[in-house]
Amino acid sequence: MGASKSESFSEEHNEMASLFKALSHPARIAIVDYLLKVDTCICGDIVNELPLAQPTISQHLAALKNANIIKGNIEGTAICYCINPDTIDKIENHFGMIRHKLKNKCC
Amino acid sequence: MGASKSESFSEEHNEMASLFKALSHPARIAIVDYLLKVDTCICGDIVNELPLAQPTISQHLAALKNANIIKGNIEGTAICYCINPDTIDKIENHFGMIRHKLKNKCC
DNA sequence: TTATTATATCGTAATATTGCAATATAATAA
DNA sequence: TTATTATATTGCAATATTACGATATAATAA
Repeated sequence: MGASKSESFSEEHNEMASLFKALSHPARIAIVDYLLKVDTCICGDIVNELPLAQPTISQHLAALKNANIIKGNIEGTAICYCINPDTIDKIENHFGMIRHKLKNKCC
Repeated sequence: MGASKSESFSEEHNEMASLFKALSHPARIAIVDYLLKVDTCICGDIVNELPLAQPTISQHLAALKNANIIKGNIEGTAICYCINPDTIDKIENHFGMIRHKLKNKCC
């Protein structure tokens, strides 16, 4: 054993878990934060911004892109990444649901 | 290598990443969902609800409790777990910040 | 064409997570 | 006291993640 028994859980639960997993590393939080800070969409400056090697940043970007948290647009030789607001919405809605269900409950 | 270089990132980034990591497994999402569904705080019924062994559930509960996403109250022999609304607030605020920074941006 | 630049992929080592059987602990019940 | 019940911990195997050097790919520039 050791593998996550994802088949045992609902698609919705797996999907939310995947989104959170994509955000479960400080480097990826920092990348999202950086993309929010810079006005224009940015590509490889992230490598200069964070203390990680280029292949490592590339991996983290792929994880974020795979989860649809960021989008990448090819611009000549470079690739400009930016936040995908639709996925932010999806996560916000999840917490909206939680907030709604939490109403009138305590323990 | 292989260990996450968490020392290289800000406390805030590490804290958010830890919260998301606690939510990055479908079983833990399912536990949160279940705690939201039942009216009263529940303890070991989660073991009957999910297709995982008792020690595994206990581990997942510990992960959620460690991240302050749930609280546990001792009631006799049992322990009643429930959602910690303060941590839900913290995560919601994070996305509120993202939403705010996303205003007037596109790529 | 041959650089150059930007990013992705491969291969691999270090570490972390997941899951469970077995066992321990802790509180009540008999 | 000795069960019983509920939960936690230990130990370990299987798998996943993280990080990076080396290398590959892809687009432009000279």
